[in-house]
Amino acid sequence: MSQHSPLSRRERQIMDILYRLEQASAKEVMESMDDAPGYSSVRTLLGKLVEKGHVAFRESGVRYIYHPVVAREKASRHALGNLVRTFFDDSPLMAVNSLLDMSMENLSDSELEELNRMIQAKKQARTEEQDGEKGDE
Amino acid sequence: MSQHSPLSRRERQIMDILYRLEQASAKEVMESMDDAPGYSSVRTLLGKLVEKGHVAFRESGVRYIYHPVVAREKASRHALGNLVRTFFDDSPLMAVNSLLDMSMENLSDSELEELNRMIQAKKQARTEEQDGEKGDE
DNA sequence: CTGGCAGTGTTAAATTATTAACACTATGTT
DNA sequence: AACATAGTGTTAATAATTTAACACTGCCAG
Repeated sequence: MSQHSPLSRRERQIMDILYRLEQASAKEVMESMDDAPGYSSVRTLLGKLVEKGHVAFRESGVRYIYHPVVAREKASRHALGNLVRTFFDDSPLMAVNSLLDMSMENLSDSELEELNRMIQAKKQARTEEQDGEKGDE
Repeated sequence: MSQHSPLSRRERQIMDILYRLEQASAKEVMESMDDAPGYSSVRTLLGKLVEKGHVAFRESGVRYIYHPVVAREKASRHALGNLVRTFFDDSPLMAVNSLLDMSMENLSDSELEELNRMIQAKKQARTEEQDGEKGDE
């Protein structure tokens, strides 16, 4: 019951927009597509996504605001996992490496240092966690 | 001339397999799909991908070995970029964070330390690079 | 109160994608 | 030589996607 059905191109495009914007009305979705079809078509797609359980909406006054059903973070992990599997031989570190390479220009020294601290913290947390367990492996 | 045409689901599936395996014969591609269609269909798809310029092949003796036209690394950067844009507000650091979180269990301390060293090295390299150039952006 | 916007549901037509059959070629093995 | 394997090209039927029209509802602003 995990994965409903494979998304078509348009459906995926709309899901991406919803993840990017977190939420959006049909009109906003349409405006976020550079090759948008008509309003009616966007609504049909949105309706299909709701039917399939990928998208939900809440009423905000008179209009409907759509949002993904699966939380952004969960979806992002899934997507990252796939990507690592496809392009990085299942090695997250290689992915991190690539990610850093492609964004070095936009990262400040202090951000990099913070990243180092982050890694230390994670290492620490992990060690403490294993402390309370058997040395399984 | 950058993007040819949007890939269909099957086409994307095959591209992913080719990136994962680096290269493969039609038969290997077929065997890598858990919901594979017939051999004939796989070849048709492969042919379409060749036509569209996404895939090329070389002859290895009697058989053809297919491989993606765009190098794995380049494609991976593209995919990472999209993912970061969609799920991490364009912040590579957030993506790195998530990547580390989801794989902490599988990373050894020494790997993490190596990552730290890697970051230092990158920082260093970046600094030196800017050193030798004019502030020409 | 009337027009327009934003929504609903249904339906249909056109386009793409998917699958695969058929006929044929070349090579390496038994 | 004959067969199996792996390729080629063409063609076609089916399935899915995509687009959008049509009819109708409710609300808000002018």
